[in-house]
Order: sequence, then structure tokens, then C-alpha cells
Amino acid sequence: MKFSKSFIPTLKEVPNDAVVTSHVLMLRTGMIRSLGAGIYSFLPLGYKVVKKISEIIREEMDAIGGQEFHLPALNPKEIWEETGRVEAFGDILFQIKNRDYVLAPTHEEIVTYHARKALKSYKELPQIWYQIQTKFRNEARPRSGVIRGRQFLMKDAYSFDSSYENLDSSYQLHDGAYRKIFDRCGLKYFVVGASSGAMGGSGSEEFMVKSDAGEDTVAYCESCGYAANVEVASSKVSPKERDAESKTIYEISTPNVKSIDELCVFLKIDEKECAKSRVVMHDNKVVLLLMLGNDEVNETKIESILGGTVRPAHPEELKEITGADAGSIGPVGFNGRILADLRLKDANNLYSGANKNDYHIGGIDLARDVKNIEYVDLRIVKSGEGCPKCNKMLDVFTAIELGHIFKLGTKYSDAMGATFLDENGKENPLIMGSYGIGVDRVMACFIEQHHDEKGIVWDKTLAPFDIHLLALNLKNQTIAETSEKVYKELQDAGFQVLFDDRVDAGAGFKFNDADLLGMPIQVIIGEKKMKEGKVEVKIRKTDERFDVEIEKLIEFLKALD
RNA sequence: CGGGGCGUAGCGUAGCCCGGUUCAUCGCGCCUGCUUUGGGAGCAGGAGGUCGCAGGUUCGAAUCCUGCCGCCCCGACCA
Repeated sequence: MKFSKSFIPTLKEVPNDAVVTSHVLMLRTGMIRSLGAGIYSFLPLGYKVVKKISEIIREEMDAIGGQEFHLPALNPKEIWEETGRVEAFGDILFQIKNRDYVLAPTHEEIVTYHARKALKSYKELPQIWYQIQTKFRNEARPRSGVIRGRQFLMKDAYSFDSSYENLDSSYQLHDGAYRKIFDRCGLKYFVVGASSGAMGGSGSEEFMVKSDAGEDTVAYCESCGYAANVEVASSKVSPKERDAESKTIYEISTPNVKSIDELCVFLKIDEKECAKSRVVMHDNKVVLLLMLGNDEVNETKIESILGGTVRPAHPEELKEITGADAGSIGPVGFNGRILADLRLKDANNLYSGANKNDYHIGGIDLARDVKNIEYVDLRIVKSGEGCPKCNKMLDVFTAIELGHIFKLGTKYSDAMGATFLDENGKENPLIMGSYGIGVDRVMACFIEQHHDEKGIVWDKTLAPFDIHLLALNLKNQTIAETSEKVYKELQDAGFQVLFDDRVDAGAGFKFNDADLLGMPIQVIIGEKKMKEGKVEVKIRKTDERFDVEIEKLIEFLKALD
């Protein structure tokens, strides 16, 4: 492809409304343009990458027996009503105004619709159906470029099995295929076990990539691979040690002391000697949560312990229940259910609120002074704490979800009456799995992981072109002729070449564009090396440069692979 | 959906508080010509604008007021 004839609108300046690196670079390299919030056009260069990713996905899906479909994005609403998901999706589901259609945000209903009509016998199972297709979700707040859009490309796959054991193997096949896909794409990722949530079913895993642009927070252990959403993650932290002797309980006047930090300063004590109280309402009942020092409460953990939703008590409620305002509340004399974090188990000589404004209590022995206390894991895991599996250091960071695999079970086949006849002629619901990959996210994540201050650094696998050929001064006849010849030879040798043949662009301009676009190899033809019958080969990733005789160029480049 | 910010040429911006002969600024890009060609070139000339939209205040609005639309960020949400 000749640059002069291509539509590759690179930008020198960073567009105003891009913040995330991958978004900035996708705009600057002319791979995408925005059409509205969360809606992007893929330009030729960007679409080349999309096609490369799609091809890798196809190969790996085909390798596990997947069959590619192309299902409509425009769906009759009544099919979605069969599973109750019009309601479940709510505002996320785009609905067509002048006909009863919806724009599909995923395709469980549609594959189940076809399966119910066509799959009748256990002999036809298992089936793996997939497609690479545009999905629509009316996100309240699209962000981070292509990472969270209202329209996006997704590979979605669905498996149909005759038993849960067979579902397990379909699921394992996908797990393997996903690892191959992300490996081949050159992504550094990790796998997080997740609860399947409202999707239903018995198990699921998320394929995640570490990124500041991420929307999930995960705890990850580099050394053993432990990974968990911070909502459910635990860690090894030392509990408050029990002193040999318990002091007697005593009240302290602590005017205007509200926070644990203020209390520590005021009393000249360590935060590990303090028990922090938080009061929440659950099912109209009061629950006091007790944490060591400044440990933070994990809302998700409480909700799974208590069941149902929990909200913080209002200031008025606090006053009524405890007799004090936030900052002076404590477990001693508290009338209600008390949950304490495991770190506080049977601790003594603690300081906490006195349930009386401007007073705290010292010398608390939880075993002695507080009755009916339940010890559970309530903490939010922090970076640097011990991995629950191997005790090495945990890292806590945000991550982007690239892929998700679910064991669905019979949620959709039950709702829609998709059944098959087993060996005994008995009718059973199809047992399903569902498996998704965000194709544009793969692209964005690759860029997040593979760039430097000059631009993108592609690997050969996903690069839009293998080689960026730069002819520096095309007004020089020799260079013009040589570069044209080299361009042909490289293509004949099977390389995909982007040939910067722009006559009026200066050398520096071309170098910078080449570094920005980031093809793995640059072949530079200029007067300097030309005199010796040589061209320069530059490796984008390492900035290594080689002077190569023109006749030996192809041979040299092939050896690089 | 709550909070914040922004909207001036393709991109990035100045002007807005304090309305009027700096009122539409500057840089990049674009077009023409010449020069230049190993790290985002130089000179000369040129094109490009309903100042997001609608209303209002005023003799006069990019500037003040109201409403709407759009975009970005934080949060909530996220099968």
C-alpha cells in the first residue's frame, strides 16, 4: 500500500477528548474516528487490525469445532420477552421506535431460538456456534474510547450439550481456545474466577488485562497466579495479637476526635490498637461492623454474608440507635448484631468509641466486654498484603475484561423451551454455555500494553503491515527507482508493506509517522546509505538498526522472523 | 442518572470575568509557487468561521441571561 494513496490521517496533536493511551493512539494513528459518544468508525488501518484479530479468533474457534454464524443484530422484541430480558436489561437494551425490534446486546435468545427449532436429538450434540458481530448496548456512560462503547464488536459463542459433564468439556475447550487467542495476540492477561451473577449458571471465568483504564478492581499474585475480583478477594494479614493481660475498661474524654487517625494522634497510639465502627442497615435491622484500625469494609462481602442489600445508617439513625454521632460509636454496650473482622478475633486492649459524643473507651477486651460478636472476613484487600494461596505479595489494580466464559446451564433453554430427546427418548432442556470476547478491546488492550512515547509498537501478528518502507527523498531519481523496486520485491516475497512514497514530506516527518504507526520493521532508503548500496533496517521495538545491502534485504528480513 | 468541565476553521487554541476599532487570535494542517529532504523544514502568496443551537437583555452579544443539544471526566450502573 502506498502511503500517498492511502487514507491514514495521522495526528500530530492529541485530540481534546481522548484521555486513555490506547484511545489517543488509535486516533492519532488514524485507525478510528469518533461519530458520537461511544460510537466509532474504524478507518482502513484500524480495520486491518480488527480483521487480523478476528482471523486469530476464527482459527481457534474452528479448532475446537466451532461453527461460524452471522446472526442479525436486529431482533424481534418478542423473542427477548420470552426470557424476561427486555426487563432485565432495562435501559441498556436499545429498542427500535417504529417497529417492535431491539438491537441485540448479546445473542443467547437468538441461538436458543434456532436451537429449539433445529436441535432435537442427543445425536446432534454437542454444538458450538459462534459469530463475530456488532453488539449494541445503551451504556449510560461510554468511556475510554473503544473500550466501552455503545456499539462494539464481539465474538460470542454458545455451546449446547446433553449433560453437565459435556458442558464441562465444552467450557474447557473454550478456556483453552481463549488462552491461545490471547497468547497469539501477544497480550499479558490473567484469569479470574468470577461469580456468574444474573447471567445464571454454575461457573464462569473472566480473562483480564491490567490497565488504568480498567473498570474492575482485582487482586493478583504474580508468583502463584491467584487472581480474584477485589469484591471477593481475601489476603493474609496478621491479626491483632492478644496481649497476655487485659486492662480494665475505662472512658477517655476525646473532644472533637472523629477519625481513627485523629484518635491515634490524640492518644499517641497505633491504629492497630483501634477498632473502627461502622453502622449499616440491613432489612431494617441495625448491624455494627467492627474493623481493625483503618481497614476498609468490603460491601460485597457484607452483602453476601447477610444476604440482600445493605446501606449505611443515616446520621439521625446513628444518633437514635447508639446515642452518638459517627466518630464516637463503638461495640461496648451496643445493642444489636455485631460483625467483627477476623483480624480482631478475641483482641484485647483496644480503643473504640464510647457511644457517647466526644468520648472513647480504652482497655476493651472483645472476648470479655462484647457479647454475641461474630467474626467474619469483612476487609477490602490492599496491595502489598499476603496472597491467600502462597503468601507472596498481592498486587491490587484495575483491569479490563477482555473475555468471559460462562456455564449457563438451562436458564435460556428452560425459558424458551429448547429441548432435545436423550438416549431414552426423554425430553430434556439443552445445557448451554456462553463465551464472549471483546474484539475492539483486544485491540485497545494490545496498544495499552505495547506502546512507547513515540507511538504504537506492533507485533507481527496484529500489525496492519509487516514492513514500513520509507523512501526519504523521492526527488532523488536513484532513491525513487530503488524504493519502487524494493517495494515490489518485498511484496513478491510475501511481505505486507506500507510504502511511504510521499514526495513532499520531510525525512523527520516520515520517521515520526513510522514510529507512531509502529510497524515492527522499518526499511529506510536514503541517500546516505544508498551511496554504499545499502538500506537501513530498523526494528521498531528495540530501535536496533542494521545496514543491509539491497541485494540481501529480502534474505535479511526473512531471517529476522 | 447525580457531580464537574468544555463547545470559537480539519486539529490544538486566544478572546468571555469587565459587551463596542485587537473582535474574530495564534500554532499546526490544507491550497499555489520556489527552495528543502537522515528525525515533525524555509520563504512568499492563498483558501477556510451560522463563535454548538434557539430564544432573551441591549443602540450593539463569541462575551451577559434562560432553555436545549453535544462531547469529556468523576461517581452510580455494568447480562
